[in-house]
Amino acid sequence: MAIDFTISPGSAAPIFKQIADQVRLAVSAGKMVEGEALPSVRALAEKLLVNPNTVAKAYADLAADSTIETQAGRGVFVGRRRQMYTKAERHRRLKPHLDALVTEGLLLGFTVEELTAAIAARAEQLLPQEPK
Amino acid sequence: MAIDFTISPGSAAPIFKQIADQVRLAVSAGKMVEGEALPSVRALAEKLLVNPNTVAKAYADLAADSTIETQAGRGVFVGRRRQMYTKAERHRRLKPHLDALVTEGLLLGFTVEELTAAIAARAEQLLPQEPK
Amino acid sequence: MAIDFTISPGSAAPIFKQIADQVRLAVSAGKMVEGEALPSVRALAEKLLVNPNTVAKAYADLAADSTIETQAGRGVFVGRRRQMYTKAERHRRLKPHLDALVTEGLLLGFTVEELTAAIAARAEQLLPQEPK
Amino acid sequence: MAIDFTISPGSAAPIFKQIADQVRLAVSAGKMVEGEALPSVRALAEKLLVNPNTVAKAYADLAADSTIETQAGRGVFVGRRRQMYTKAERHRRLKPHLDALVTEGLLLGFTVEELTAAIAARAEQLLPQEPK
DNA sequence: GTGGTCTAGACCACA
DNA sequence: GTGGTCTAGACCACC
Repeated sequence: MAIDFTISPGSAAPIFKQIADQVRLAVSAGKMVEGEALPSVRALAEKLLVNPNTVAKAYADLAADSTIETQAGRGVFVGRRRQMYTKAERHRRLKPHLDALVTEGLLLGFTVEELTAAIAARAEQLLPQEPK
Repeated sequence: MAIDFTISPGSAAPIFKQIADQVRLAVSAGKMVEGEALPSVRALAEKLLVNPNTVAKAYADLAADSTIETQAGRGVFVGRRRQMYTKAERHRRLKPHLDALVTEGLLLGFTVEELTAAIAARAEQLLPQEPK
Repeated sequence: MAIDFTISPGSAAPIFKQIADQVRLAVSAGKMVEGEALPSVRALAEKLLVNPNTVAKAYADLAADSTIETQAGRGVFVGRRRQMYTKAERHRRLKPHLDALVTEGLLLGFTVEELTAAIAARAEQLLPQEPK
Repeated sequence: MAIDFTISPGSAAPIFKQIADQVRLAVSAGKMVEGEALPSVRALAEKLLVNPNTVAKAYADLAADSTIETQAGRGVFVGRRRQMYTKAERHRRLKPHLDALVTEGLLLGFTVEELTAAIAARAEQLLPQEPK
């Protein structure tokens, strides 16, 4: 299934990260599977009305953590999902997001229980079919 | 009660935001009350070994949402007004962090249970004494 | 110890990779240690007579695998060396270099013994003081 | 003896080079001898499921260093000349791959013994019967 | 057609 | 001052 890419130019997140995160979301949710093709750099740039370099940067970001694989002259494809990091590294990579959610959540007045419930709810929403 | 400010220069969050959020959290947790004085810009800058401009920016950020009030020549004090967000607004502000944590966590191979446990553990660190 | 950066514009390897690999070589050999500062993007670009974006790309490449850590507004520093990849992933990352060396080596007429000897010799040269 | 060509589209090496190197290795290993015929461009392209232009480029690459000779209208044959490099030249060409493997290997945490063992194992795969 | 590299130059956030 | 982002446009290798 193809992604319906959208960007919000006024957002705090940079455009290339918005694009990359939409791909990560789709892969994480199982909407895109291994080997599936992504739109070409130029095609996506044209659709989103951004510079091709910006899309290329998003794809480079995704290739850096093996979410996708680029084959020069052929295109861009979803990579194989694999456990590539050690346990310590996985926690280290999760921590910034954990910190951001907890500090923002507490500042907004959410309780710990509300936050954990929100996590569980969002995860259920993303993984209704429990992909392996 | 004064805040025991700490910053981590290697963190993803900019230093001025780390400072500002510690004040916001202390105020919303009741550790600091209306009218209480905060350290002066240069005193805090000296303690944290950061540029005074950075502390000034943190205070400006806090003054912008009325968490503190700067009284020229007298100092900086905790303000009266507490911003209240609607339920929808609170969730809208939380969502990007929620999505980032869940998608990144699932891609890293964490289970939903591990994520919720991590949230609870991190929140305990920030709110050790379960304030009301 | 600072690196004496040099680039060869006519080389097959792209400029940003030449820069990044010199840093990797220096870190791998223990010539640069954790926390040590690298030249600023602009300074290095001026020295090498290349576009600052090219140096920035080299630094982004190094930051992607945690060889360095960039702190916006402060500079670029050598990161902590750590075992971040699983055993399978480490082999997967080594394989392209392994394949390139073996195929090129055999095509050039080297024997397997000569290749292994060359590896051992080069490693000795890089690690005379056996850093931990 | 004909070559059993295989390509891996996901590899770092471009496809045309994978094809050319298999021919070079077969010739230098004595599996193919002077005057022996190679498959036609379109036959090989069909077998490997690649674009005929890609095979043509591989053959052009091989013809450029006289590994093969294309006789218009008759076909493609293993050439007479063998390029000989001086000792210095052979080492000069090997060095970049040697450096890449050693620095990357050491950064990934491999020992020198592991690297030499990996070299030997990989070479065995490419040269199973230890040709003279 | 595809992606990859590089330059030039602008603007922004952070310290 | 620092690094980060984005645009515009060029050139190249590969398929």
